[in-house]
Amino acid sequence: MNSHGGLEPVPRRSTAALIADQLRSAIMYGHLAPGDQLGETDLAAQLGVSRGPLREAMQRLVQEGLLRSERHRGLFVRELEAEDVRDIYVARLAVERASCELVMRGNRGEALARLTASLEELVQAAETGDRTAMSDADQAFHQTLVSCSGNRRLERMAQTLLVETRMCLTVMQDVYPEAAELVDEHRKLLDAITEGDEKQLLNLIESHMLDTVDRINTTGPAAIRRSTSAQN
Amino acid sequence: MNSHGGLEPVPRRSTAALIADQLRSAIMYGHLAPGDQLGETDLAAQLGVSRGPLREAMQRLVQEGLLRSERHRGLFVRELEAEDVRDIYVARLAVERASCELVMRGNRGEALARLTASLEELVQAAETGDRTAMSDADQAFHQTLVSCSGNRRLERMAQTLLVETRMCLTVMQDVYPEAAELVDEHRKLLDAITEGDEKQLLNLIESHMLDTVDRINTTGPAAIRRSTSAQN
Amino acid sequence: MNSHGGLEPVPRRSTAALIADQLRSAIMYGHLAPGDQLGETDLAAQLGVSRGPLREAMQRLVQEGLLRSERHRGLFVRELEAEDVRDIYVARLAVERASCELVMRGNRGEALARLTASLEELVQAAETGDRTAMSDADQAFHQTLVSCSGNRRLERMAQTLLVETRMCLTVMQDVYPEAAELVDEHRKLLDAITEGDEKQLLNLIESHMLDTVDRINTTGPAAIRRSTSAQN
Amino acid sequence: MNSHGGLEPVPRRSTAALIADQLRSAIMYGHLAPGDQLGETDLAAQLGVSRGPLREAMQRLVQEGLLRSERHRGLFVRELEAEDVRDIYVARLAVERASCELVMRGNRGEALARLTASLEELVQAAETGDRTAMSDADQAFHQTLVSCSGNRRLERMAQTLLVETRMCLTVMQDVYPEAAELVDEHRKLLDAITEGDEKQLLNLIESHMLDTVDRINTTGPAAIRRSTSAQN
DNA sequence: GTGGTCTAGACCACT
DNA sequence: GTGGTCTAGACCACG
Repeated sequence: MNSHGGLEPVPRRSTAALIADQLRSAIMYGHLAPGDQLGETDLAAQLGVSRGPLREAMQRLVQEGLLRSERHRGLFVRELEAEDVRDIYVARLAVERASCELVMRGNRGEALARLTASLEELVQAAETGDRTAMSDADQAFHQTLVSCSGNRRLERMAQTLLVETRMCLTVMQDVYPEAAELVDEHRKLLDAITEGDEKQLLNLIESHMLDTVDRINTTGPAAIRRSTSAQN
Repeated sequence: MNSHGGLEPVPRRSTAALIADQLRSAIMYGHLAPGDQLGETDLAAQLGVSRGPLREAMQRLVQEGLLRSERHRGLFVRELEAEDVRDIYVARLAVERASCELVMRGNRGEALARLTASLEELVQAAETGDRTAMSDADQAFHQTLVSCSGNRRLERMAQTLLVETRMCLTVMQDVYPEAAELVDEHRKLLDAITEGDEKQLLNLIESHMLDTVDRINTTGPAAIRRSTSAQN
Repeated sequence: MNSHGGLEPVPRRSTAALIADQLRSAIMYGHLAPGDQLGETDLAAQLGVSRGPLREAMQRLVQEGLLRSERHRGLFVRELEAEDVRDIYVARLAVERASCELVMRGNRGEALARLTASLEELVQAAETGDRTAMSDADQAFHQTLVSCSGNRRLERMAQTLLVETRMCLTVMQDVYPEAAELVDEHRKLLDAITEGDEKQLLNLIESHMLDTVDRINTTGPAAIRRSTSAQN
Repeated sequence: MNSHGGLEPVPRRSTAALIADQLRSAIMYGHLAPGDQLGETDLAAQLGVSRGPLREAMQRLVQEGLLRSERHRGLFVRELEAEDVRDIYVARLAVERASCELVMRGNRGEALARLTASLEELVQAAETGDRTAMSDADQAFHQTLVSCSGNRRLERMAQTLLVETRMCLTVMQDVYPEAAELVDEHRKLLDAITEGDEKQLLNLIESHMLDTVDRINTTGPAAIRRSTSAQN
């Protein structure tokens, strides 16, 4: 915090980075829906920037895979097929599994502190019943988990994957688990970290990811689920 | 909030404004103490900016009166005399009294909502006993009050005055009221707004300001207190 | 006065402060009109200074609120909406009301002497019929009034507000009162101070401010006027 | 292949994407070395494009983390610390481990065919002793491995990580293994896939990654290695 | 292409 | 030596 710690460098991010954040946010919350075209004139006006930095920001999202570029047609929000949903969760599993391993062998204390706070947010969101707040807290929990790994590259990968996860959830809201279950699953993850039970933690994170895939698509992903579980 | 509201213009403040905020904060929390010289080379390095924008930011604070300029010597954090303390609170009284009047005749509903939230923060801070948090909440309450007036000029004046108030408090910590009393005084202010009792509100805000002056300096300010009270 | 030969310290104010004064003057007299962009290259050439100090001076005016900064676009003279006019006069009322109170309980003798001189200037200006001279004298009267309060912070606030007042007047010249009325209103203020009638003084200063608002905007502000008057 | 005469859609990728490829290549081969500044005027001239698309391409690489942006200074090739090297290999391990799992449970036949071809390239490069060719073949092998997973997101992550791996190797050439060892390690990976021994494959890929980290930094990472191995 | 913004480096004045 | 001042040059954004 700057509030009590004295003088810190002023945080100055480039305009393109700020715009990219705005766009990522808009995609995440479904304000820009899959398939939507991003008209640069309109967007530039809405964001209060000129087209140059806007185009640069959009290229960032193209690189991330959140936007799709059609030459001489424009840029569109990427549409997710069933196959993508599976890919996303499998990739998340890879990233978060590695993060879990690093957390268990790294600064577990810091992780516990930060994740306990994140869980608290999730509990509060669950109490209000606000689905968006719950999703926000869910996402924040996982972002914190990966952040605790201390591996910047895993963090960057997770950022994009979590936005894509939100895109899935926004479209198919019925697959989102009940509040109680959501809190419970995350609490179990935190418990495993507390107890230092790495094997248990890895099993839980795997279930956490693959159960969702199952919930969304009951054919095929089941196979993935079974075989992947077999590895332990 | 950007979180749920779709696309908003990206907030892009000038570097000088950001630096000014940092410096104001540092002065407010006493990290830059009254009388300290602001070496531009060091500061620029600490803040990660070059001397140009830093100098521009410092000129902003000179204009505000938080810094004092000595030609060819440098810039120093303004030192507050006893006289200044009285001036600050009298000026705050002028600003906040006007704000109170505007609030009572303006959108009282919005004011009630925002101030209730601010009071809640103050209560929580009081519970923890964290003096800095209490001061933060105290300051935020008054900033909100003036903000509810809808008068930008009063807001700008209040900003500087509140920073100066913090400088006073940082130096003379013993004059700060007990947690219970602090909460109580603010709750009374809120009550008066709730009940629409303007006369009562003005009396309270006046006591709130002048009591502090009395607490700091028991001679002279008493006279101010008495005569000013006589106006109603 | 310095002219009688006594050696006084050279008033070596910083270059930025001198430039800021020049700019403030130019804005006040409408030489730099609301909405005008301040091209730094041109201005630097005209003022015979380099861009560095000029930029520092301009940041002072940004802090005062006389200039508006658009990132990567430049600095512009602030444009005043009808809302701003009301805000300015309400803020002036807050500052001058507090000043009046301090004057009545402070060194009333000095105030009488200085304000009598100021009134004399106003009378002379009124006789010539020079509107600019009248505005200058009007402004000087109020600056003196606040200065007599002995409160530096009120003085600083008043300085900016008076410049903004001039901006209003420059734009809408037709609202400025007749010479006779102008002199009369100020004479009444002085009379109330002479007689030590604080209540009367406060009523007069309030009318003095709010009548102008009414004159500029006859719809809505009337309501403000009425309700505000009700406070006494 | 396209050479047999069938008409295929022209791969009309956007200009920004093509430029990004060029830049990525230049960074990978060390033509643009870590710490180098990318002057946009010069680069635009060298690449025969205008600054617009070039800037868009560079923003893609910023997003990937290959470039670092310093506001109002320019863009620089990211410099890799020892910490980064470890992060890169740990992240690669996460991605390639997941890919291995998917390959073993997916179309193993196609993987075998493609990886056998890749290994052959590596053998030939080893025979010539050309270090660049060896690195190219090494990289291609792993790219193929991840590609066989059929997970686009893992592929995208791997792309950046492999470029970063090359940056490491370009800087510290002495850590690169002997030709014979390099071929041997990859042949063992292929063997494990042929035999369908998933457990063995995962052990091998883990050693493949972490041995390199050990080779680069012999202190500390050893601990990482040991504990990570403990997971199986 | 123009102009705003920031950085870097040099010179001068004061302590 | 340090701060005050100015110039040169590059990046950044807008039209």
